[in-house]
Amino acid sequence: MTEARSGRPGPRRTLSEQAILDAALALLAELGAERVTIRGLAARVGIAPNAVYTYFPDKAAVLHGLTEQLLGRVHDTQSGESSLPWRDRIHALAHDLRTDLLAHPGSVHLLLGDSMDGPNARAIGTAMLAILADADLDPNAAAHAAHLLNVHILGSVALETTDQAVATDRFQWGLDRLLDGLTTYAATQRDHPRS
Amino acid sequence: MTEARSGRPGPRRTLSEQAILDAALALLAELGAERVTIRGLAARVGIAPNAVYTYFPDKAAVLHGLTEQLLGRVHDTQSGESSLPWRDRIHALAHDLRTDLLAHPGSVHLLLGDSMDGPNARAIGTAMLAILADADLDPNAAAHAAHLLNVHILGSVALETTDQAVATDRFQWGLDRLLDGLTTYAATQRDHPRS
DNA sequence: ACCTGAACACCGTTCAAGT
DNA sequence: ACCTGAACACCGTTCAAGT
Repeated sequence: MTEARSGRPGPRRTLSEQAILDAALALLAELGAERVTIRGLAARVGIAPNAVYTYFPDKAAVLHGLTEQLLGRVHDTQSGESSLPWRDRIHALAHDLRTDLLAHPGSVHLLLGDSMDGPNARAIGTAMLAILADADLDPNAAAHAAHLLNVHILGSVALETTDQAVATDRFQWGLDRLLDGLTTYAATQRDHPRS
Repeated sequence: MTEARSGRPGPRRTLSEQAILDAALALLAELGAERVTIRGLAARVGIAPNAVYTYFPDKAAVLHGLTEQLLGRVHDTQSGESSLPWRDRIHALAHDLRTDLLAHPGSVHLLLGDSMDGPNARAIGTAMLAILADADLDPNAAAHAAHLLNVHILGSVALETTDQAVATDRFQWGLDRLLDGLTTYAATQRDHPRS
């Protein structure tokens, strides 16, 4: 939305939107979500707080860009591996997403407070749909299933306690129940194609 | 934790913790979660902002009490109805919880930011476990299943968009896949009791 | 015990002004 | 276009003081 016009640079192009988002990601990783603030961001890149509004219309736009950064990392992590069965691929994708969210304290709440409609969010969504296409689900069910997986991943991380071991156990157990449910659905669809 | 000692009332017991929580709930229902603030609370009950700290140690404690209020409402809504099959009872409980959360804008994020270990939270948890006891799940699986349901309900509401119709559709579809997965698990447990 | 006024250390955001 | 200083309207929380 906020494109940097390079027709005339101004006094000196000291910064870019990307530089601010990099600072936001660093702030998030180092200090947690509640500390990524306009003023803290400005201080880190060396400008006055209100100068941030030259690059982004408001804080929500910055956070939207930040969640995109976050989701981009996940999408880079899991590229190929299309030879494995679909359940294993879902497991891998879910695990990657969860791990990345846990590495950035409070990032789940950032995602949950965001629209998550950026290009990287869509990329992950289509990656899920591509995997689910191998699960014998019709397009409508696949879309529902992709959303269901998002709910499980984000919801699990958001409800996570300090005990990492039992949290991981719960996450995997729930994911398997969920995938079992999808398998059951695919089977009934195969038997009764138009009910 | 913060008990009101009645050994000597002070100048005049003008307020109570409950009065503040009532104000918090009203503020939540009328203006949304981001507007339930210490200062707004104080203004509504007619005291100075810092006087709130006579009743609660900090804002987190107020929000904890508020989520308890919220969960108490749900628990009152669904009391009996133990004659129905367990799937229907889970459906009813999940529906009640979701409806109540949707009625209070932003309340999900309040719950997700809270420990949810108060008496009303536990009451809902044990209510879930009681229902799941009829689903042929061993105690460990039942505990996992209760958490899985919480993740689905809270996660679904947190990811909800403006389109109420498709949101409800997605919620119910996912819940059914999930319950199918639990049913499958119960069946395999019945066949292989100690694997 | 309960309440107040004043203050501290923060927020996001806007405005007028400079280059 | 990009940046600044100053200000506005907020926060949560603490402190000293009054009853």
